[in-house]
Amino acid sequence: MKIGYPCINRTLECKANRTFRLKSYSESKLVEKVENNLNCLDKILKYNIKNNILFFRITSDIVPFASHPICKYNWQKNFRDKFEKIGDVIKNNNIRISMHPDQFIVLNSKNKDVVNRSIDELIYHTEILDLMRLDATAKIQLHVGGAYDDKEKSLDRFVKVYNNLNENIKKRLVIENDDKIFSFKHCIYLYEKTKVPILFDFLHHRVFNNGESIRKVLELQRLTWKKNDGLPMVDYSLQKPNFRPGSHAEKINIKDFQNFLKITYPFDIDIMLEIKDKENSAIKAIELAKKDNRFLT
DNA sequence: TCACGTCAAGCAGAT
DNA sequence: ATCTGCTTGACGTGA
Repeated sequence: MKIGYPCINRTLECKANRTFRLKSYSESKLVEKVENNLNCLDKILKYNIKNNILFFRITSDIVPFASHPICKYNWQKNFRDKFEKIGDVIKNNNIRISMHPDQFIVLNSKNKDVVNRSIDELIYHTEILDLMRLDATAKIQLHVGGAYDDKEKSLDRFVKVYNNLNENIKKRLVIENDDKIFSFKHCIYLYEKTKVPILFDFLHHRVFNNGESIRKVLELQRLTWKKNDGLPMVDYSLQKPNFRPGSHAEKINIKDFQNFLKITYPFDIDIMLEIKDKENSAIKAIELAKKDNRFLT
């Protein structure tokens, strides 16, 4: 079991998601931002290692506009060494990595351009992880997409597009249940058609489910991850009181997390804490897991 | 230095 | 029709 947090560290001064406006695009600006982002990613990883945080989601903003036609710069070649060095830090310290392309990536869109641009984004995410020379345990997590008032057709479109993706993408892509359109059950349907592993989002499931117990979900989920995929990943969050269902809490709630550890026992999973105060909650969660005698490696 | 309008991209649901 | 949220607020112009 590993426990981690996504994208941003609130203790360190630097940010690995610096970007800029398309209007002010220039190659020098791109280079400046990528340099900043990679240096900061390196600092965050070292902070995490010091604090025994061995799971981290890398922001999609590492290389701004990477999949946009405006970008002609060969960042893959020119930053290869830096990517490799960061990859070495990750591998030498046995860190688990994920990425989460944002909401604009819709593989089952009815619009062919959207699908093509989405695939370009997946290629970009894949390139980042490949440049770091990470194995297939480094995952790219994606929601299934839009429903367009006909979920069955949407799911079938997803299957068709997925089957035509190249193996480099497929070996990293996992799908996640969302909080209003495609539940865990829909993900199982897609797994049966495509063998795509399922990343289980605990809060989304609380908001939108088909009555399955957590134990049942974890049993099913485990079957969707092959040995090469590493431990199943689970996103954990907590409802922010008095906000719309699914909104993320500001900080960890000890009782709720202890309960989560209890109901997920004895499944060995890697837990991504989607909580606003990031590394602070991760550090607390790791302490709680240790107290609970969970095996943290 | 700071306020604040705006930012590459899709979709659903609320207002 | 327009706004908001989503994994995450930050950019950058103008005063």
